[in-house]
Amino acid sequence: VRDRGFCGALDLDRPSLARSYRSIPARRLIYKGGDITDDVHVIRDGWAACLYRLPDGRHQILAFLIPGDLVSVGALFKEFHTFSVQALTDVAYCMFRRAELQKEMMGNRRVFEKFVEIGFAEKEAADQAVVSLGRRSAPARIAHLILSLMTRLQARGLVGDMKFDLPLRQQHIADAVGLTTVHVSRVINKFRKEGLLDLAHRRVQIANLTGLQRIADEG
Amino acid sequence: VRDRGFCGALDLDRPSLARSYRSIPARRLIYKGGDITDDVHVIRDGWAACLYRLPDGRHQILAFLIPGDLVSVGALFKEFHTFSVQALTDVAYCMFRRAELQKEMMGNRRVFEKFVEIGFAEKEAADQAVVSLGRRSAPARIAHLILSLMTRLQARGLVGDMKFDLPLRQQHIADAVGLTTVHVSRVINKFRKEGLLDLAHRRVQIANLTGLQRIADEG
DNA sequence: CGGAAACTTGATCGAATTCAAATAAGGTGG
DNA sequence: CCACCTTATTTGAATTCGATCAAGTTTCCG
Repeated sequence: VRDRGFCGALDLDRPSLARSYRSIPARRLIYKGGDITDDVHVIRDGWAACLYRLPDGRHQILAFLIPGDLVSVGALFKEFHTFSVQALTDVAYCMFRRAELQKEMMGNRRVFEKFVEIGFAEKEAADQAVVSLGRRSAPARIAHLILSLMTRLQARGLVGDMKFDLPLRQQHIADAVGLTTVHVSRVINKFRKEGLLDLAHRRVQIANLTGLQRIADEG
Repeated sequence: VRDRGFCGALDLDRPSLARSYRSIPARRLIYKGGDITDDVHVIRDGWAACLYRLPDGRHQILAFLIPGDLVSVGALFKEFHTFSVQALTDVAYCMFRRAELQKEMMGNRRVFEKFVEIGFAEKEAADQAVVSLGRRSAPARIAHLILSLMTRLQARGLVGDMKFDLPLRQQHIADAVGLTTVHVSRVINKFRKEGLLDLAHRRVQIANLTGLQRIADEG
């Protein structure tokens, strides 16, 4: 797999800005909510999630991060976040210094616009999540999530022939769409039985795209 | 009530930038999702909401806009939104031209940082909404909404003695927290009976702040 | 191969929805 | 200011979707 640290969402042409490279095993926190830091993280390989921890131990996943993703443009301007970032698989990532990235951004119109674009994509995704959680049924939420992940993975060339790696536990899906793992399991099995998709061994195969889209939009 | 068109969230010191002033009655759309426009709207008086319309006629409110609020920093860079903006009460608003506001922003460090700050506040609010809708009970969501509105209104000096105007129909609350009006009514009445708040004639009185906060955090 | 984590399945429960009707609040023209 | 009509809110009963509880089963890894 080629290095997506600079060419993914971020698309910088100054790799020398990267301050350090790291790897971290699945489940470990890459960043703990509230901690003050000068670092801006970019995922190079593996999956991670931005998540909010409720006082009682429950979680809500705010975003999934795939290879090439900047953790959040917020990191460019703020020295801490309210959410944590957790590795879902083993993750390779790199870090930039906020100040340097900020200078790069302010001095280069193209980079500036790239960050603006990423920021709005984040806002757009958050708004869509609100719509899903607020007004869509469980099957619709799950279908939506899978389709939106496919779209993002496609943009990174990570989807082939309606198949792609989806290294999420059902717990992660549940924490993203506001359901329990038990119910996620039931819904996915229903999808399977209805011939909509095949999900096994951390891989999905979309078997009936329009069927899935119908469920995503009308539930 | 003094004019908050320039001094509210936006805090520009160049009122001359405003292109035009308008008024619009309750229920009317200020902006229709998908329409292309050069205008950036700022609410001067009254309440409005950013909302997403589902194909089947249901709504999800993404944000409430109170006097002084910019509709969305997204308007500074994009020529359309996916959401609509609807007046919830009679609304007075003004419009800027995107290009002019953008120039003002790029030429003035303070204004730039103000927009960055507003943008992150929007993202933060969206993330909090995701957490609420995904993982909190109906009472917790409603309590959260009311408390967060109070905080925002306080910042604009619109709260006195734990009382403030809340010109929302229960339908608006329902569309914001992902419930039905029937259930919103039941929950609010429970709050009333438990002596947590008093809500009547478009005005709220918080009777037991810590009690409400407890419900907001543990539901 | 063995143990732990993840997933599945069934039974039961409960929060919120739906349906339906009654009451209250607003707004308008007379 | 009142009668009337519309829009909101409240309340009750029945229903449903998804949660919870409790085993099983499968998968994953060392």
